[in-house]
Amino acid sequence: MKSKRFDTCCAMNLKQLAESLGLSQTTVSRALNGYPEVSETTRSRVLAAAERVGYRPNTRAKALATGRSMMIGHVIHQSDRHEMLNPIFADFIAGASEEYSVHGYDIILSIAQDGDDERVYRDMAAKGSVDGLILHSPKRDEPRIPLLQEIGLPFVVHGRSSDVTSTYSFVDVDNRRSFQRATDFLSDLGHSRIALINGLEHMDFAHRRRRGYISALEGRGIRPDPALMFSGEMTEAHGFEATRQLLELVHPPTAILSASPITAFGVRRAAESRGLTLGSDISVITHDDDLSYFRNGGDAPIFTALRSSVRIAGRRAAESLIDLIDRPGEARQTMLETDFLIGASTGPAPSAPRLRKA
Amino acid sequence: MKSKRFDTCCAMNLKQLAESLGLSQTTVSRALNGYPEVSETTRSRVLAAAERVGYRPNTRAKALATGRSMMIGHVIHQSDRHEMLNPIFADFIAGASEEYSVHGYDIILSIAQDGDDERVYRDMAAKGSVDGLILHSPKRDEPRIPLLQEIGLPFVVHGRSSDVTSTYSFVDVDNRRSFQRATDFLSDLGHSRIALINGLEHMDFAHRRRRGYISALEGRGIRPDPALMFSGEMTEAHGFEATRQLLELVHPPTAILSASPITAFGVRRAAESRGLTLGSDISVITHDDDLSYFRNGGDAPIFTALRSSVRIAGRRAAESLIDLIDRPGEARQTMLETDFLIGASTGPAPSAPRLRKA
DNA sequence: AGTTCTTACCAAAGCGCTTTGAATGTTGAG
DNA sequence: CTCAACATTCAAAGCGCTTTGGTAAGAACT
Repeated sequence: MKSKRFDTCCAMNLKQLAESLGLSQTTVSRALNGYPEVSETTRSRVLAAAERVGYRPNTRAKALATGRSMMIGHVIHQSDRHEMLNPIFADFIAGASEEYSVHGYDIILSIAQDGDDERVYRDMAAKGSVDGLILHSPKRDEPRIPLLQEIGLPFVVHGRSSDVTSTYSFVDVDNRRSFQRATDFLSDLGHSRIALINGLEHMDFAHRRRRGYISALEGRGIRPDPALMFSGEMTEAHGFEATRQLLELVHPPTAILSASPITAFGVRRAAESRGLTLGSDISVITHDDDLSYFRNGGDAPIFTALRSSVRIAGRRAAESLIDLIDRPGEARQTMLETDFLIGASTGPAPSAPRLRKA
Repeated sequence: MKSKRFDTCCAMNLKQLAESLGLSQTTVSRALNGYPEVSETTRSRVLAAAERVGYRPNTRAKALATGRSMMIGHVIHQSDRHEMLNPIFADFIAGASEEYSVHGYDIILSIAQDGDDERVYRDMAAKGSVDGLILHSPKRDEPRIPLLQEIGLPFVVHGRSSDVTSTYSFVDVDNRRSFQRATDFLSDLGHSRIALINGLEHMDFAHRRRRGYISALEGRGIRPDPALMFSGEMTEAHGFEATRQLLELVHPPTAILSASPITAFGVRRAAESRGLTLGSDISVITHDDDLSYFRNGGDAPIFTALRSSVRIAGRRAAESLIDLIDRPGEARQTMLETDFLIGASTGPAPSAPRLRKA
């Protein structure tokens, strides 16, 4: 079997291109890659010919020769097929990809099943399939961080990991401050019973949000009430169910902090099904990752929201990673600001909470 | 610069492994790849040693030598940064990935900007970076299909393209029949003014759904009313706005068909803000891709829905593609069934539509 | 005893590229 | 006119793997 399964020669290769020009491979390669030791006349001849025949160097060969794969790995974890697949991911990738493409990188996507984690990362390193990677959805104590440091592959974390003490590169939003601010805002409006419908709190971002919420309450001398704190997957159903339970309390909250716009839709549904109006009977603030397919209204936001674009986070993470690959060294750490958008879903605390109207 | 930017030798390579065993590269390679011309004793020695040192063949080298990259390309298109990034994608990929990993394939993800399409595909082919690819979100007349056929790269379409006459591989849901069935179901319940809040109709799936809707109406002798047909991005806001307009009609619909659960949430919000109850005052059926992060209720679905798991579609597409790469030949075409789940959002047409209650 | 088959291994070529080190022709200084 | 310096170009080695086309040793058959 002299010719491989496929004739690999469908597209012209360097050797053929060189022959067709009566030049050596060396010269053609140098001309294409912008090395100085090529005369300008030859270079333009080469470039023209390459353009004409649509020559693209074979990535695998190039990667093998240079030792760089020009690939970035994105590993997304999936505990089991019933747990939600992070919807954040699509937007993050879109942002990162803009940056990658400028620098000639491509994305390798890998879905790790539970327990598979370590193997996936070690394999990527050993097989040399990526030059660096992005670590998504860090937990409070994220074992993948020391793992990657040991392996020695450049990486940037989207988020942080509170219980990891070593220094690493990350791009994160100041979730703590953001939720503290939102809680303060509600307090200033006279709310004192403020509920939190959080994401899963083993995730670092959710843990930080809760800390922000609690420290704001404590700053006002309010004792956090466990009955007002929920934690779960950020689904519409979870927002609905938590709110339903909250509204059945003897002392229901007058304000709710929601971790995601999807959850917030559930909150609204529960509130409205009780005949409550958002912004007057009950106030709602949500975190909003500014997902492209789930916009919080148009120009006038439906929800008062802490907005931080995941897409921009993706781009910044990509920048840091590429920089880290090119110039290894100290960690690149980026904190992103959240915008605080005042929408129609918040207002002063009602003097006499109007509940169980229905 | 004799040693490349990075010492590539962090992980052991075949040569070193062979030396350490006192064997030739050939034998070790054969032992690892399960060729018969190796004695069982040697093979087990080799496997043990490989396991011990954590040997993983370098993908790039292997790809170069075999002519197969063991990569599948997923190109997702993005017209501009304001258009929504397909949320379907995450689930589809999760399904496909399960199949890929069994066969040793990895995913290369590429986001094509507008106008960039052709270049992205041609580049992938010329650079030899993938063995095949999945075509997402086909339009009614999808130019990428003839393009890929011309390029000669194996591909499977997720969906179909009505205006393309050539034969190609695909995995699709019978959208037409599905929406026809839903419309018939509503008719049987006595509804005659049935609205459609569809996706963007240059997308093939949306176009097919509309055809199903229309042919059901015509089968009942009902003339389709343009005032009852909406088309747009499948956002919550679109569902809300369309429903708001529908409910202001002189002859408002008594039932609504929605293209996505996200849209359906908007429909519900608009209906409920008018004081209408789903299932009694107005019926709603939605298509549901069974996205993991957006479940339609738990055991008892909120919406009556046409459910078809995108994740399963992903897996089937992956199967077809791998099969197509291994044994090129006639097209692999798969039609998936939708489940029709009866939820609480549908009921008999109200005899005297109860509208403008508020 | 010689011949053929098998079995178990190996050296070397090749995948398409980059990069080293050397060779050629051209120019300028001595 | 010679020699060094420079500008261009090239042949060949090497990246880590697979695969071809062997060889050597023993078993099996004449």
